[in-house]
Amino acid sequence: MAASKTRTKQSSTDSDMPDTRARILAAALRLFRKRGYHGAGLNDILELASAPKGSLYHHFPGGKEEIGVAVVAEITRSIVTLFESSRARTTAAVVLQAGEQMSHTIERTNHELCTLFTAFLAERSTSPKLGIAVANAYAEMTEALQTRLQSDGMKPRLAKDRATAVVMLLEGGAMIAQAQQSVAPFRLAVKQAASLCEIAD
Amino acid sequence: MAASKTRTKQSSTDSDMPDTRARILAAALRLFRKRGYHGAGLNDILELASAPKGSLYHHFPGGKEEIGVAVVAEITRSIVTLFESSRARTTAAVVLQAGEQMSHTIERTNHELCTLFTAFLAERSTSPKLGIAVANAYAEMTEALQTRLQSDGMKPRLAKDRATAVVMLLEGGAMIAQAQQSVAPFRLAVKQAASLCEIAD
DNA sequence: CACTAGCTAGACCAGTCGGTCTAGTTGCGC
DNA sequence: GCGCAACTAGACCGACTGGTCTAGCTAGTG
Repeated sequence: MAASKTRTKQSSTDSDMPDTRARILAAALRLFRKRGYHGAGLNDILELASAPKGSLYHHFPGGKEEIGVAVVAEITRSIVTLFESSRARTTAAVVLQAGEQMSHTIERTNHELCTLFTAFLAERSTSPKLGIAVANAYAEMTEALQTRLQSDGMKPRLAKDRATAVVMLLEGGAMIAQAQQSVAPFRLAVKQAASLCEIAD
Repeated sequence: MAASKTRTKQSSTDSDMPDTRARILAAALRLFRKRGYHGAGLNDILELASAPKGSLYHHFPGGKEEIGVAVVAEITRSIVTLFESSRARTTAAVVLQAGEQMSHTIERTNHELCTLFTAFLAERSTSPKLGIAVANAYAEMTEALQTRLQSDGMKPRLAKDRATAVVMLLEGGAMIAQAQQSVAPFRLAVKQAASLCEIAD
């Protein structure tokens, strides 16, 4: 329908209709998080995106796997950005701020899109690429946090452990939040994670 | 592993061949954890269990969903038992001890069977029963820990929060361990979880 | 205008899915 | 022995899966 990837070529009436590729990606993101990688069929994704199969395989020649990798990369990027672009002074404050944003997302989506990468982890055995994408995702998030913690003055070794723990808490928190259909557990995870970033010894 | 549900009925030669029902359950447990709920097909499970489809639907009339619920219940029970039967004095020690056991399981299974309930969580939208089973699983684990923490003298409110955080860390830790194919992150999670059980203020 | 990429469109396909059903087989109570 | 219930066995099924392929539309260029 509408368009523009690098260059615009949108007609004058596409106001609420982004790029087909983007629409497919958004639909996949939504459904993968809601029903898992296997649980979300290509047809479901296509329907939600209002796109035909031809477009999907034009934009993602690698098929479902490529879409999965792209989705993981997008989630990762958005979270890492959240960590890195924050203007808060301490890492603890950064985590609180980012956590707040995530909490809103969770609420906005009726607690459906909570778990982050778990949906893809199970594919590790059948799709190495997806497995690598998830491993990278965790690594990037941890690294971003570790860097901030170190610039707070924390020793590298400790910073890495704390950063890892923060990621675990957020992931686990998102999971329990989804299971219980409530943001409360996630907010608790954020609080715990933030306090891990404060106390430094 | 062994057999017999209510009454035994084993022939004299089934030494290494438990009850069909148990075999199916064990196979399902293994494959669900490795490939996720959708990723593991009934045929795969049946093949691993060396059982025909008739047996499966005889023992689990509810089909795949019933097997899923049973698997979740079994995992839950084994973990809660780990928490409750420990003779360690403090909850921190209990967590360390249970964590050690889990670490061994992770190593023994080539980091394949790590994530605990995530595989089933995605089914919440299509199968209420599985969703409830997972929610119960988290609730039971948390409750068991909370009880122990309170008997350590911790205030109920705080105990509940700490217990929840411990579960989150373990779940998140298991996930990252699977992603990275290493027990190290899980052991870190256990350490953090244990220290959450100590400091009481 | 014609020509060509880029993209849309969806019919189509082989394979697999979870699930059903009928036909044995087995072992215990009588 | 017979009879019956518990269980095993696997052929079979419709629905649906991810993926392929050809045809057509559309915009930009000469």
